[in-house]
Amino acid sequence: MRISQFLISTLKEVPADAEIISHQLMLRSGMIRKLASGLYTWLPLGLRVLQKIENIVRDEMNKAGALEILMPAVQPAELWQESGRWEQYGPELLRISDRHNREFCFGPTHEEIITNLIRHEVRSYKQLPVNFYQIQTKFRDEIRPRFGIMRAREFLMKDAYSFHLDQDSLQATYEVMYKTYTNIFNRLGLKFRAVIADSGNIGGNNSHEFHVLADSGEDTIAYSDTYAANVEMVPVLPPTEPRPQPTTDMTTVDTPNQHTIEELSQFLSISPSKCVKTLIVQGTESLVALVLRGDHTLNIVKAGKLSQVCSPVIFATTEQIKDVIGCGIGSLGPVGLKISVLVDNNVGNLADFVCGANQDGKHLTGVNWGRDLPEPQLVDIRNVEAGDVSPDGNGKLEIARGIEVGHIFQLGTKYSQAMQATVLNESGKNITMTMGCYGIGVSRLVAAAIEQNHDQRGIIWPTTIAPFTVALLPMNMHKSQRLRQVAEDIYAKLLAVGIEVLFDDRKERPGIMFADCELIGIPHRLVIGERGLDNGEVEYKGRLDEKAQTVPLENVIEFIQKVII
RNA sequence: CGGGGUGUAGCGCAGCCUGGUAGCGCACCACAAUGGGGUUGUGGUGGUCGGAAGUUCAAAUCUUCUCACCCCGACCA
Repeated sequence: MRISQFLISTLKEVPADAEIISHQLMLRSGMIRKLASGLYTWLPLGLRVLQKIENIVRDEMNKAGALEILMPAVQPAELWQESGRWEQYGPELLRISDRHNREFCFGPTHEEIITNLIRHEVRSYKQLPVNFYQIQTKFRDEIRPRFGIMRAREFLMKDAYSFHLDQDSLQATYEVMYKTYTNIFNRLGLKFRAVIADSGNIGGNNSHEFHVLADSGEDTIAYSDTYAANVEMVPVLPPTEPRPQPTTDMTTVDTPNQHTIEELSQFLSISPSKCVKTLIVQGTESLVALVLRGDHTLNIVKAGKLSQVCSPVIFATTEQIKDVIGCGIGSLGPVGLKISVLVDNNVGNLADFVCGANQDGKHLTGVNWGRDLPEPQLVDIRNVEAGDVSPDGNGKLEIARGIEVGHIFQLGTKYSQAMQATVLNESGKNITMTMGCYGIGVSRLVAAAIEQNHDQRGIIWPTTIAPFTVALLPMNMHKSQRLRQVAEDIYAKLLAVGIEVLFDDRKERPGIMFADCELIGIPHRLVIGERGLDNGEVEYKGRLDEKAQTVPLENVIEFIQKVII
């Protein structure tokens, strides 16, 4: 491609609303432009990357025996009503009506549509198992789209759905998909990790997420040598050591204006781990108090799974707390509470701890279970932390940030049952099909790849998804007929051997060419200059190389062919 | 949804408090010099100052309403 016939619109300055590096670089390199909140246009450069990723995904899915289809983005409400999700899904589902006032939605996912298709198309167990996928635009009306393409409202997703006679067959396909995803992310050149995951509102049981590792990731994952899971899923093993004996009496102390654990622990000169915090949430009947150690944090997903607690977790308002308990937030504690109190395992073995007195400006010290308040009802509601024992009992956990780019689920019969998707088995009996589903955030992968591969100068594309493989930069071509001829010759030869070249035939100064080339992140760079030509040489530099090297003019094509592998 | 903030040229911003001909840098166009790391000079193109209503002789500036976008949002108990 000649730049003169392409669109390279790079920016020197960072647009003010871009926070994370991938968003900044995608705007600066001219890959995307924003249309409205969470809606982006892909410019030619960005689209090339997106399509490369798409093609790798497609290739691996095909290899795994999945069949590509394409379903409508707009879906009739009836199918969602049939599965029950028209009510459940909430405001993230973009609902629209047509001219006859028939209700539709713009699909955030396609379980209903595929299940409807398969229940009509597949009648016999002999046709199973099947696995269909599509690469298609989804819309989810996020509360707060951010980070550019990373969390957009409209995005490109690969979604696959498999249908089976039984769980064993599903398990087999699930494992094939796990392996396929591993192959895909390896081919994309990304550092990633598969983790045990919560299945959220898609439904089903067994589930893994695939995370690209990056500090800017919105998810936290915990892992050891033999275990990896999304933090929201990780159980904390109960403490093994027994609770110490009380050594002091319970005392009420004045703690004016001490609201946070940090303030309180400094004010009383004690460790936050000796303080206890009490969070009030909506319960299924009345309010419920959740009690955690001061240095621990609440795991909302685990808390939401407790039978006494509303799911998803809703925190009580300041007014509710005032009404029911009679004090402001910042002075709450489990002693003498009239509502249900659920206590994290790690608080259960504290002695002589500090907590709010349920009176403004007062806290209690020297509090002990079984003496000052009843023995606690113990639950597991805190987030794991680095250094905690792995749930499989094998070593200690480490914590990392990740960007969720893939998610595989075993759905079971959630949709097939609701929508009566059955086949006849060998003995002529109707069997509800068992389903799996498998998603990859194709557009998100573009941003994730940049988060993991960039430097001060710009993007560093993994070779397999780079928009171009080689940049050809002639220095001051307009001034030298000889140089022009050599450049045109190399360009034609590289094209002839099937290499994607970006030929900078603009009348720009070298500095601009170098800067653009590095910002755009093209992995290999050839520079042609008068000086080199005098010696029959051109210059090569890989995007990650410290220094350039010279290559004899006659060997350039062979050299590039070797180096790009 | 709640809180905070921002809307002035494609991008980054100043001007607003104290009303009086709409500015700067980058980008873009032309010419010239320069020519291996975002060069320099000269001259240009481009804006209903987010929108509406109001106050005023006069509104980017003051008032009210409205829209869009950005950030934060319950571990503070």
